[in-house]
Amino acid sequence: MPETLNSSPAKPRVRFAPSPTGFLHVGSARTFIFNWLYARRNGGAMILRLDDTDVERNTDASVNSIFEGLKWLGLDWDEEYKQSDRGTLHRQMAETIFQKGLAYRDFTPAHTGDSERSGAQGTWLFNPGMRELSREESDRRTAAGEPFALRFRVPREGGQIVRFTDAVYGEQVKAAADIEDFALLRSDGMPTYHLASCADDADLRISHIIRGQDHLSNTYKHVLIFEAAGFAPPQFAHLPLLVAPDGTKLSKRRHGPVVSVTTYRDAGFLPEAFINFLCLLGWSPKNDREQMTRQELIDAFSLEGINRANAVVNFKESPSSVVIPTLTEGKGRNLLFAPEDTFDPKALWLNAEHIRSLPIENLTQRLLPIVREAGFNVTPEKMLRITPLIRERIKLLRDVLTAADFFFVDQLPPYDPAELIPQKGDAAMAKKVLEKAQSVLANVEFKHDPLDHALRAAAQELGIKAGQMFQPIRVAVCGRKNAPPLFETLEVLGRETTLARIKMAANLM
RNA sequence: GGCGCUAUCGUCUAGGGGUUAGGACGGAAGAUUCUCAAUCUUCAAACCCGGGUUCGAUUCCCGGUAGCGCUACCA
Repeated sequence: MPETLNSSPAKPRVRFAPSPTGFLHVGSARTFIFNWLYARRNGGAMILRLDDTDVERNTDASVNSIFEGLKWLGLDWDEEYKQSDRGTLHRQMAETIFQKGLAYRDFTPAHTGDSERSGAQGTWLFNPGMRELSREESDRRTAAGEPFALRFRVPREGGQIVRFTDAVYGEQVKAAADIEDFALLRSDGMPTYHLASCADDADLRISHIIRGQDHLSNTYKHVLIFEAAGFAPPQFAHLPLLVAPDGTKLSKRRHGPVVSVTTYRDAGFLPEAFINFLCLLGWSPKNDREQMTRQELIDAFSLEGINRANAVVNFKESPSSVVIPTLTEGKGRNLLFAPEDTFDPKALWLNAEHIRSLPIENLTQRLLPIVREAGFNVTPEKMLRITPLIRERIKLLRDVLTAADFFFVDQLPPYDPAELIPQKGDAAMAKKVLEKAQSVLANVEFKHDPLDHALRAAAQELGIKAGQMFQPIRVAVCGRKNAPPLFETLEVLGRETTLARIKMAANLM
C-alpha cells in the first residue's frame, strides 16, 4: 500500500520533559499522567525527553528517581530522548534565527547572579547598545574571540502583539514590548531552556504541549521562537499548579518528602490510587466520579475537564512527621512510618477504596513483600487467609504491619493486663472467662460457626454477655482491644497458638 | 516595581442569568455489630469585595483585594 498517500488524521504527539535536578516531584508526575492520558486516549505517542541542558544542576540520581517513580506508577512511553544529545539541532535553530536577523549577539558579561535578585527593578527588557550593534562590529568581536550570549530580537516596535490559544486558559494576548530580549544561547554556547525546548518540540513534531501553568507566560517567547524558526507553534494546554496548604508552590526544602513520589510508594500507596488522586487535582470528569481505574481515567480524560485555579495538596505541615525515621526498631512494634495523617485525607481514602476493590489474591501479593521485608516469615498461604481480615481495616499497604502484627509473631509483645477486663466486669470475670475459654477451645472445631456457637454458649453458662466473653479472649490473642472479628481470627491463628496465648493471659490475672 | 493568570463549603470539585448552589474527602450525630473497621442514614459547612449590564446576578463586564506565576547566559 502506498503509505505516502495515507492521509489519516495526524495522531497527537505529546511529551513529558523534566529537567533532572531532583527527585520525581508529585507535580511532575501529574504532568506526566495528563500527557500520558491524552496520548492513550487519542491513540497518540508519549515521548519522554530529559531536558538536561543545565549541566551544573543535573544529576544521575535525579534521572534514576524519575525512572524509578514512573516505573512504580506503571506509566510507559513510546520514545525517549535526551536534550544533551541534541546540541547540534539546537545550535542549528539558533543559527537559523540569527541569520534571519531575528537574534543578536550580546557581549555584555554574564550577570553574576544571586545578589542582584532583590535589585530586580534593574531588570532590562533589552539592551539597546548590543541590540543595535552592526553586523560588522558583531562579527569582528566574535572573530576576536569575545564571548557572547545570543538574544532573541523581540519585535517591540509598532505595538506588535504575540498571541496563542491555550486549551485551558483560552485566548492569550501580550504586547511584544512587554517581553524581554531573552537568551537563546549562553556565552558558553549551550542552548537555554527556551531554545532547546522549542527546537526539540519542533523536531519531534510535538503536537500538544501539556505542562505546568508556570510556563504560561513563557509561552509567548516560545511562540516567537517557533515562528522565527519557521514552524507553526503546537497546541498548548497549561495545567494549574499543585500548591501546599500554605498556598506556596510545593518544594522539598519547605515541605519535605511529601512532594516526592517515592514517599507515597514507600508509605504503601497503590500506584493506581495515587494516579487517581493526582488526576482529581485540577481535572474533573464532571460526572461526580471519584474512584476510577486507569482505563476509566483514559476513557474520561479530556483537556476540557482541566480547570484553571491552583489545587492544594492537603497534607499536614507537621514538621515532626517529616522527621520521624523510617527505621523499624524491634519486631512487632512497627511504628515505622510517618503517621498517616501526614497525607492528604482524600488520597488516603482513595487508597483505601482501591485496596478494598482489589481481589484478595492480588492484595495478598502486594502485602507479602512488605511483611517479609519487616522481618516476618509468613507463607503465602497464611497471608492469603489473613488478607480478608484486614482488607477493610487498612488505608495504606504498610498498615498491614500494625493491623495484622499478632498473626506474624510467635510471642505477643507485652500489653496492659487491664485490657483483659471486659466492659462492666472485673479481674475476676476476666480470669473466669479465660479459664472457661481454655476448656471450651480445647475441644471445639476451629471454624467460624462452631467457635461462634461454643463461645456464645459459654458466655451464657457464665451468665455474662457475649461481648464480655469475647473481649478478654480478643486481647489475650491479639494483644489489644481493636482487632479483626474474633472467630475468623482464631480460625487463622489455630488452636495451639490461641490456647497458649489465653493461658498466658490467664496467668496475668 | 512591570506583565500575566486565578478566585464556589476547611480541602478536591460540579454548576451556571431565575437552583433548596450538587457531589466527594474530612468533621459531627445516629443505625448496625463481639471490639475496630467497613456499610447505611442524618446534620453543619461555600459563590472574595465594590460597581455596572439586566426585570433578575454567584454566573456576564469593569475595578479593587488576595493568592500564584513570569520578569536569569535556571528549567
